[in-house]
Amino acid sequence: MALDRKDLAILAELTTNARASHTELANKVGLSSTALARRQKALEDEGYIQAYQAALDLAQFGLTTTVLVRIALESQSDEALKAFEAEVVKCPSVVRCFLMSGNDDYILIVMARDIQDFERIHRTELSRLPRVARVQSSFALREVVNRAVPNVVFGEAKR
Amino acid sequence: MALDRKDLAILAELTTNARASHTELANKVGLSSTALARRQKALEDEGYIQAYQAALDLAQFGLTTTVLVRIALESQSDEALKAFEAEVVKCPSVVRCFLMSGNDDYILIVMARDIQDFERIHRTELSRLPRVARVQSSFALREVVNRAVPNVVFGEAKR
DNA sequence: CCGGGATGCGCGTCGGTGTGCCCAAGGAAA
DNA sequence: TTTCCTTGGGCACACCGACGCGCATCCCGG
Repeated sequence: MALDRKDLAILAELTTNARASHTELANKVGLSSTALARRQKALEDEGYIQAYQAALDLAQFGLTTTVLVRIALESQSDEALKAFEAEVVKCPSVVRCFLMSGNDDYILIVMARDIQDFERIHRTELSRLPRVARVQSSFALREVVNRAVPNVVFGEAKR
Repeated sequence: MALDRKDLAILAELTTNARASHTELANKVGLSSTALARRQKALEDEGYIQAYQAALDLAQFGLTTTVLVRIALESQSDEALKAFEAEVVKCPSVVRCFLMSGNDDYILIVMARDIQDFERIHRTELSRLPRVARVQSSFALREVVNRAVPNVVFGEAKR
């Protein structure tokens, strides 16, 4: 299935207002509500839209500090990777974890209240991860860009 | 304002089904629809809920490759930072950009179709950024964890 | 000329939403 | 202890709008 400009406009709008009604969306895209309903349903059925989710303001929960953690394991054996990953998914402060190429084996993104809180996280969550050889943390001073979807997806539609 | 367990349950549910109706949510949380409507509106008004947004499946758009890019500038002057940031926000393949402490000045997360596509992005987007001294790219082999909200937020509610 | 795909219009039904009101629980003051 | 007040919850209702259907139309490609 190929997406035309209107499909992309629908997706762009839904990434902002997931609760918009059919008529509301139809006006913005330039379709009738029924045509829009069909397209939206098709986008859902074919998996372009994974879910509709509320975006929480983490700052309201005191989570103002983002930390990037680079982790190297003692061994890259399949067993070591599995053991590490099984535990890292349980860490409640971890929001993302990538298995990486290059020197570092894993890169985590961790949310903390502040630096002191990260010390606690480091002690109670990160240091308990198995098979870890080295942990290196960098603090994010500021977030310059934060998009759920790269603009390249909407490329043609923005015009 | 303090959030009790039911507020957290509402947020946890909305993080999954942003389009759930009042009655639907009320049943899951254990409230009447009117009580739930009040709480949900309060959560919105006080900024706990920033927005309702559709989550797109980037793999459906061919964006299966995640790249972490570490960038050091020639200078850390305020002017250099501003110049760099003004351009990086325009890069359509960049989804996140942090100003970092430590050796690297910025860390970007870039979405690409594949490695060849990243070469193109490197050429047409990244290499055109101003004041850049060094660019170092690492490919994500796999995404182990990807949460919008750290589980620590819902801590007590999960019981 | 014709047929498939997509669009737009109109309509009826259904469900959500918001309001008003009453009730229960908890805390404070007398 | 009693009384008052506040806070939050539930119930009922009515309104409004969304949703999904059927059908006619249009555009394009064959």
